[in-house]
Amino acid sequence: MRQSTLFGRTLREAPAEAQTVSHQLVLRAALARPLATGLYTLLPLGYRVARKIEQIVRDEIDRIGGQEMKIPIIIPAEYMQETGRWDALEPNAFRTKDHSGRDYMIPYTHEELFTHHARNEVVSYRQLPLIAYHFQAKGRDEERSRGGLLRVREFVMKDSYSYDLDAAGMEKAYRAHFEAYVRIYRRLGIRAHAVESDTGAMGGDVAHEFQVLTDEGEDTLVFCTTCDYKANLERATRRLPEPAPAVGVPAREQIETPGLTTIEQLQRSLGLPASAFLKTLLLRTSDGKVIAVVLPGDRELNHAKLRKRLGGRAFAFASDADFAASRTVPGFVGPIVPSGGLIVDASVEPRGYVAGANVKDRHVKNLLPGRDLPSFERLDVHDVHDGDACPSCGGRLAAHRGVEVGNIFKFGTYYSDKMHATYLAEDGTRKPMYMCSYGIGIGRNLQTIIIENHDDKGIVWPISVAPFEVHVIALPMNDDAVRAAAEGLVADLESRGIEVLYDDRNDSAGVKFADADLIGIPFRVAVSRRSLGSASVELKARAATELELVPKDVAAERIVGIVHRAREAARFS
RNA sequence: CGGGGUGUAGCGCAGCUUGGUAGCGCGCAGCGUUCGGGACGCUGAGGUCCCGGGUUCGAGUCCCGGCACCCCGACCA
Repeated sequence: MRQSTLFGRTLREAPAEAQTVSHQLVLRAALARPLATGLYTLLPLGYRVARKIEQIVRDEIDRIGGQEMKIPIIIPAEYMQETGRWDALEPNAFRTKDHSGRDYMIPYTHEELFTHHARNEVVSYRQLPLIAYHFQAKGRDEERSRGGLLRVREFVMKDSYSYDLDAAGMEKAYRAHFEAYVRIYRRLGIRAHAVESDTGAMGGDVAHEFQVLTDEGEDTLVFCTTCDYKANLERATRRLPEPAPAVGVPAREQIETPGLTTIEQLQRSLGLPASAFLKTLLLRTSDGKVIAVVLPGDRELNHAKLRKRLGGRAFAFASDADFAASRTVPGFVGPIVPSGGLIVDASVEPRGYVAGANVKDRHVKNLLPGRDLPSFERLDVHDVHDGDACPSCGGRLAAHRGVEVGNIFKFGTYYSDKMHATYLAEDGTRKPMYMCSYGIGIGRNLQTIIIENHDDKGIVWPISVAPFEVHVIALPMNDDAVRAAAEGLVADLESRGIEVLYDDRNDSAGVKFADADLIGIPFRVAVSRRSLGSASVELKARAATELELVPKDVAAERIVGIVHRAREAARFS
């Protein structure tokens, strides 16, 4: 490929919209261009990388028996209606109608569609197990896309789906995918950690996310510093300290707290730590109930956990009318039992607390949960903090930021039941298929590879996904001998199956070297007047600092050998 | 959807306070000189100053209303 004809220009300066390094590099290296919020066009360089990522994913999913197919990018509503996800609010979906008014969606995931085909094609136990997958665009009308390709509204995902006879078969398929993902990330050159995750809008119960640790990430994760416990904050729990037995807590009594509506104000005024207080949140659920949630003053409500405990119902803060109906006052809410019930977080201890009195400018002290609280449900709905105790071993938990580069969900018969995906078993009975689904976002992985593989000059692509393998630079282009030598080398390398980007532009050495560093092709070969003076070319690995002079006559041979070794190392690393 | 910020040439920005011929750097085109780490000279092209309305003799600048984008919070590959 001649660089002079490459579609897409590198940028000296990053557009102001790009705030993170990886986003800036995606734009500066001419990998992608924004088309609208959360919509990106992949330029030829970026598309070459995306195809290589896809090929690695394909290779590994095929290896565990996956069969690639393709479901349309736009689907009729009826399949999503079968599971109720047509009406689900999260995530926001792109919807449209056809000429006759029929509803369609650009689906945000394809469980229903694969399951539909599975129930039609699979009639007998003899046809299971099955793994099918495709690479297809997903539509998610995110309210806020950000970070370049990390979070967009339309993206290609490899999503695979396994269908099995029973739970044991499903476990096997899940484990096979887990191991395939480990191999995929290793080949992509990123360090992904499998963490326990919440299943969110996907349904089902067990799930893992593959997370790459980086400050550019938007997920919060907690890892145990002692054992291998790793979990998304949305799911993470902690070992609660042994509560001290409550003895001699005096009877509760009201205290005057004029204008003190926040824990912070109360702390300052009463000189007590945040943990000495209880805070009560009044929430309205999507089915119209009002619930109260009691947490220690030093803990935050974990929305994902609460939502799961509520059976997936959404919730929002209560309205003024809800406060009035529940006979309490904003800022002075204490434990009460509204229409939807009272939930007390598991970390609330059996000791005396200060809590709201449900009366303006009043709190109560010496409120002892077991003694003074009305009937309640005790659930774990609080956020875990950095430094908390590991639920598994009691060690210290540490918080990290991460990018989710893939996930795997174990659904069991969740979708099969709703969609009547059954098979005829050996004993003549009809049984539901056991299902899992597994996703990897291609664009997000592309940018995450950059996060993990760059320096202050640009990208340092792993050879497994690099847009080209060798970057040949002619210096200067107007020297006939240089040009002839460079073009001879390029032709030689290409004829031996090496992917070469040839910088034939009539630019200065500085421009060419800077662009080579920016684009980050693994091996750079400079053919110059100077190098030809010693009948050689200069070879430099992007990741290395040292140069090597290679005799011109054996250059192609040597470079082919080096590239082949690098390819092999990347495949089996 | 809440809070903050920004919209001026392909990119980065100044000009707006105090209304009066739209600027700078990079990039781009032509010619010449250069040629190993973002070269130099000369010449040149390129703008509905986000959109709409208002005030004014006159609006990039002031006022009102939209829209878009970015960042921070609630949701997910």
